[in-house]
This record gives sequence, structure tokens and C-alpha cells, in this order.
Amino acid sequence: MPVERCLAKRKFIDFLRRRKLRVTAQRRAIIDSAFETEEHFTAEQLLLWSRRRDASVSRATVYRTLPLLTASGLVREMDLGRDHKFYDPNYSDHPNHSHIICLDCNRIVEFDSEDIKKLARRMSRKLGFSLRTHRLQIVGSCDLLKRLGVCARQKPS
Amino acid sequence: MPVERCLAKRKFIDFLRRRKLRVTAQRRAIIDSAFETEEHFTAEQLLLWSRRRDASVSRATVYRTLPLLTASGLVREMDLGRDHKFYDPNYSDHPNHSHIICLDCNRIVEFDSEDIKKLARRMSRKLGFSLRTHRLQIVGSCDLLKRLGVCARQKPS
DNA sequence: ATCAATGCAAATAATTTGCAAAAAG
DNA sequence: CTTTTTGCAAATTATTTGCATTGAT
Repeated sequence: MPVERCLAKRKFIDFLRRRKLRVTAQRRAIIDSAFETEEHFTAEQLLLWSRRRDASVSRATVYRTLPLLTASGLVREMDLGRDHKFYDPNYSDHPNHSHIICLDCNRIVEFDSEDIKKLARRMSRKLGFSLRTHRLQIVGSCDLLKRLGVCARQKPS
Repeated sequence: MPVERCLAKRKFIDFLRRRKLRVTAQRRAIIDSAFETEEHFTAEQLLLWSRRRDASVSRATVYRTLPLLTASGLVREMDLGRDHKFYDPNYSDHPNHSHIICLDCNRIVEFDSEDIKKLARRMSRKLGFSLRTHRLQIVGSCDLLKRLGVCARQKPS
């Protein structure tokens, strides 16, 4: 496991302690699972991974821990307009506000752009608001690969 | 009622006829309600308005008509990361891909920007995709008005 | 007459919650 | 010991669907 993930785990445990919340076995299993992956995950996936580490983890505990993870700032909740939310455990390392969702491979590519940030800020000002957050969602397709038949990076779901 | 809205209604009825779908009393009530407003609405709001015109309109029919409205291109479905979707009946007049959601007044301001479109296209290309759609969501606050106490444009929900 | 469209109530599906029992500090 | 956390099952909430009946063409 990369160093940053260990660090993230430690940071989250500190976050719990600071708030006088308890570091239970179930929370450990969930934290370990969340920061083990480099990928986005759903609540259901997190439940599965956590149960591999500790079979006693319940769906309710996962759903109760997720808001703590996002409140700590170490995990970012992403609503991509699907029926379930995604969670990004890399957020504190690489804060991304833009996603490309590929229609072909169903992949989510994240990036951030200073230009978009500036543009968003400028537009907000112009319309009488001050920017708190912004997110750009792009739906696209890997047309080059589609011509070859299937997208090489194809993923299920 | 402004001319464009009448036009939109007519266009939608044409859309139904072209597909050999029937123009029922319930659908009329729903269409009239949808194109009467200048505002975004939810499925629940549309049901309420439609029932004012025709008490027989059921929630199921509203939910079955909404996909037709969006398929026609006259209404745009907006997922703003809340628990319910919003629908924009002005979409064909003013196609907007960007929203500012105000934390203070809970208002949704729409706009579109050629710059953002270009930027999105450029970023997609750079990352190996071709853009299909894009949307920019900005969460902001009207800080000027907040200093005065409450936002003058404040809305419930 | 046809066959699409309706209302109703039951079904989904993701997430939330009440509660008594278990465990952390 | 006190208070938080847990698992379970039931509740919520927006939306969808099956089905017998109604209604547009």
C-alpha cells in the first residue's frame, strides 16, 4: 500500500479521536478498504470489501461511516447522476472537480483545470454569486477505440 | 402565456402524433402545466399543477410522461445532486449547460458559456475522448445579500 | 373495434433510522 | 460504568411496474 494511503488512514483515525468518536473493528475494516483502492467505489462495493476483512460489518455501519469519511475531507462524494453515489478516496491527494464519464468504457476520468476554475469564478461573480464549489461533468466517448470495436479500457457497470 | 410556450406545446403534441402516441386529457393537463411555468419543476410539482387542471391525473402518468417530454427535446432533465430531479421547460429556447445553485436562496440560475464549451471540448480531446455533453455545476452564495441578513431572492425547498 | 394509456397498489432500490444489545474508552 | 456504536429489520423516498380497465383513434 502506498505511503499516502497509510497517511490517509492515520489522518482519519486522528479525525475520529479529535471528535471523540470510537475506533471500532468495523470502522477499521471500512477505513482499510476505502483507502486500499485507487478507484472510485460505491457504498455496496465498500461493504463487500469491508466484509472480506471483517464479516460482521453491516450495511448500516458502512452508510453511517461514509458521511464521516466525507466530513473528514479525505474522501469526496461524487454524484454523477446515476442511481448510486460514488466515493473518491484520493481526493485529499488530488482534489479534482471535473470528470469525464465515458459512454463506451463506463470509465470515470478525473482531472482539474485552473482555467475552468477561473472561468467558474468569473461567471459566478458576473451573476452575483461567490463561488463555493464547482464541478464540470463531461459525457464523452473514446471514438478512436470505438472504431476498433470495443473500448480497450472497458469496464462493467 | 408567451408565444414560445404555446409553440412548445404544439411541438410536443406533434411529437406525440409522429410517434402515434395518444393525446389524452391527462397528457394535456401535464403538458399545459409543464409549459406554463418559466421555472424548473420537480415531478411532484408537476403532478400538483396537473391535478389542478384535471384531478384524475395520477402520479404514475406524470412519471410516464416525463420521459416523453425529455425525449422530445423540449424539456431537459437536470440532476443537481439532490434526492429528486428537476426539469427545465425552457430548454429548447435557451439550451443551458451550466447552473449556479445558491446556498442562501436555494435558487438555480442557468447560463451557458461558449468559453466553457470550448474548454470542455479541449480537455476531452486531450484526455482521449470526444465530447458528447457537458455540464458545469457551481455552488455559490449571494454574499452581498447575505450580509444584509437574508437573501432577497430567497425561496423555500 | 383496436391497442395505447390510465389509475391503483405493490415493487424497486438506495439510503436512513429505531432500538435493544455489544463494545470502546 | 458510561456512552457510543453496532446489527437487524423496518421505514423512507423517489421512481417504476403489473394489471385490469378506460378511452383515443
